[in-house]
Amino acid sequence: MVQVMDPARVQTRRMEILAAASAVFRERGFHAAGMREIAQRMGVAVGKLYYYFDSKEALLAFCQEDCLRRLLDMVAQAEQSSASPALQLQAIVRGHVRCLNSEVPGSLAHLEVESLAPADRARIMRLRRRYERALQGVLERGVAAGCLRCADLPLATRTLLGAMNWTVKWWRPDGRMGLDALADGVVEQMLHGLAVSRRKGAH
Amino acid sequence: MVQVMDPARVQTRRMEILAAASAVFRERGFHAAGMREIAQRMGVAVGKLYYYFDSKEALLAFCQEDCLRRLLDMVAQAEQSSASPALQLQAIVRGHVRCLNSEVPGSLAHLEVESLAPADRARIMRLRRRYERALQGVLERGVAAGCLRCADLPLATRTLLGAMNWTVKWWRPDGRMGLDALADGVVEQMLHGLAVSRRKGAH
DNA sequence: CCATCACTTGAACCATGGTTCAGATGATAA
DNA sequence: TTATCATCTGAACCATGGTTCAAGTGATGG
Repeated sequence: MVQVMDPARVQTRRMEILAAASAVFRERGFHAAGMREIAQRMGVAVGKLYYYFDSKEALLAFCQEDCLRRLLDMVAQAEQSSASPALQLQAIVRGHVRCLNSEVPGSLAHLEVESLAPADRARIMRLRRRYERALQGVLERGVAAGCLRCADLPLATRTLLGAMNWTVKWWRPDGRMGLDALADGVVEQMLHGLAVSRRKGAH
Repeated sequence: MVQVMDPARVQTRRMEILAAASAVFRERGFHAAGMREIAQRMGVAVGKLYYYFDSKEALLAFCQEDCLRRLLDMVAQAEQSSASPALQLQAIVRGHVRCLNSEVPGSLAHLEVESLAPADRARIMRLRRRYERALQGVLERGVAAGCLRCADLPLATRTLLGAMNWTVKWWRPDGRMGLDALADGVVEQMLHGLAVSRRKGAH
């Protein structure tokens, strides 16, 4: 062994590739993105990508996994804070839209699950469910604490997820509002709703 | 002219193709869907698809356009009813999730805009914006009428759109809830929110 | 009948783009 | 200096799948 197979160095290379891939995936969409284009963006040859990843699908899987772990870390951190559930929710929504929309590697990960190889899909879906459950747990504790209410917890979770995930389809960095303002607006709407009248069955 | 080029017949054929294409697009996603598979689903040859459509992209464009026109009709109908804005909103959400999730042709249209040919994209985007504006108009009139409130109209519209569009990612016909129940749940949450406490700046 | 033409067929064509691999590079230990 | 091995290169390979088109079918008007 003349040269070390430094795992840290490998990890670094993988993250660099991830960053470029993530950017191209975001701009072109997964299918339209080409391996050549990702390589070109980094100023390297295509072969390098295949030295660190088995396939394009593996690259996508790594991309999604990284993002989901980031999200899970974020929600865990929010959970263990002493803030009220409503404030925890705000922190989570901020973290979520930032994670999906910022330039950092791993964004856009949620979408495009269909394109994953079956082998990876199971693992990703498990992480995804874990994140959704965590999110639902925050709502649930809010209800238990008496400061939130909702008739259908899973539905509420998915509605929230939809609102957050959809932002990647329209939000642009050069738009009129920043990510935090966006997140705060979503939270405000989600918490207090659009109706002026008192809610009907407020038992 | 020995045989008539019956426009109605042509339209029928196009709609039949649309139905099959829409189904396959939904199951596999646009890129993974193959023209051969669409043809096979109908029990015809691939060539037939190209007799009625210029390309796969044109097929997608037709698919999206059909769905958007359906949505626009639906929202127009809701608008000219004498129901309260809140009830109009309910009707629209019901119509929207039904349109996106039911088996009828044209569903799943909103997503995959990236895959459109530039020529079609402009037309589709125009329809899309028109629909979003119509939706926003309903909210706006609700605010004007004093039964709705919202700090950021465009943001509210997009949040709602996100919640509705996201349903195609998780709702399944064999699940526990029907489409109308789903829609009603979304409306309830959107109108009255998740918070128990009085809203803060309720001027 | 026959000619015409809308409509349909499906095998063949071909561009795209993911993937491979034989060879170059260069750092390190001996 | 030299051998070795991780790392990287990029041209070539090849499967996939959108697209074409020459030929078939059958209804219709003459």
